Amino acid sequence: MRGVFRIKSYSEFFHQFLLLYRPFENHLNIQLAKHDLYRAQWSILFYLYRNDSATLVELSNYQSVEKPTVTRTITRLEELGYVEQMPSKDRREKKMQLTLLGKKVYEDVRVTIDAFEQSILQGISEEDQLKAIRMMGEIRSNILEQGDK
Amino acid sequence: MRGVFRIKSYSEFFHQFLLLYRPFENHLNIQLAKHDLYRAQWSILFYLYRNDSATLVELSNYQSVEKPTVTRTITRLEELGYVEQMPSKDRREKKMQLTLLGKKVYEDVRVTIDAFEQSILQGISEEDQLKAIRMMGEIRSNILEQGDK
DNA sequence: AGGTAATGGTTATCCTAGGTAACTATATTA
DNA sequence: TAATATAGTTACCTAGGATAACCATTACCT
Repeated sequence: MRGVFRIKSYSEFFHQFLLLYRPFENHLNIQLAKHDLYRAQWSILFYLYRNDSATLVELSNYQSVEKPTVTRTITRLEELGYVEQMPSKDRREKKMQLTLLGKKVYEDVRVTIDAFEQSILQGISEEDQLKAIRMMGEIRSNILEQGDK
Repeated sequence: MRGVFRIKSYSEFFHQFLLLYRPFENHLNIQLAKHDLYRAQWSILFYLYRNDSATLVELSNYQSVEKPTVTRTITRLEELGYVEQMPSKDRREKKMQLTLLGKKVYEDVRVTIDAFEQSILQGISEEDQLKAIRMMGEIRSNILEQGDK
């Protein structure tokens, strides 16, 4: 008897994961819409704010997204005046950084997003949050390793 | 000094969450492609296998997706012969269930997905998995409550 | 009971954000 | 120096979301 009717935790894990993703993305986009931004754009602002600069390939690898997708999002952010190209030795690559405006906007939006994220983490202890952060990082590594590329 | 340069755990939490989503979805779709399925279809098979039957509105609420999206996916699954309508008192609603073929396919795919999910959860204890499952459920509730609907 | 509300579903049309294939320009390497 | 690898772009396609407007049926309210 034992085990037969128990729901397997690994399958339940990803079930919950998918079930959380959509409402999270929906509500994140509602917050971002207040600043005329979308998730894909926000992710890049986030990365550039933290890392100061990045090439398109770097962004592509980091976000597990193909280069043309990055090109498009970066083009849009350039049009908005939030990012700009900086000089680089290697003339093939396009090294991007936030403009002053881009930094300002990021910090602005950050306030909105902080409030949102804090509110929906109500009732989850910081210890648990840190544990989950570590887990998600590990799983990501597992996936990236096994898929080779 | 303290706190000023520390990365806030709530913002890191969702950063990792987004960073995990894309590679997970990519690799999930690779597994599903072996059976000519997509994530959206798989999610519905999953729900119907577990709950025996569901109306389109039920699926729509459950997955936090609008009705037309569900209509489209269900139509495709009907064409594939994996789901069928069952009689219902309320003649407005379309109550769906898995066909025999649908059940068979689900169980087949389940084997593939089990292996995949287990492999990428390497190194995460079952206790931690259960903790994360609980957390994700809570966050989801928080989001759904605050957004009213 | 009859008129109005609400609910379940569909159709048409749009958009985000991803993908592939094929290409150019520049660097690297054999 | 020729061949190869890398960074990025362009053109085009797709999954899977969204909205708006609609029809059919049911529930509700005087």
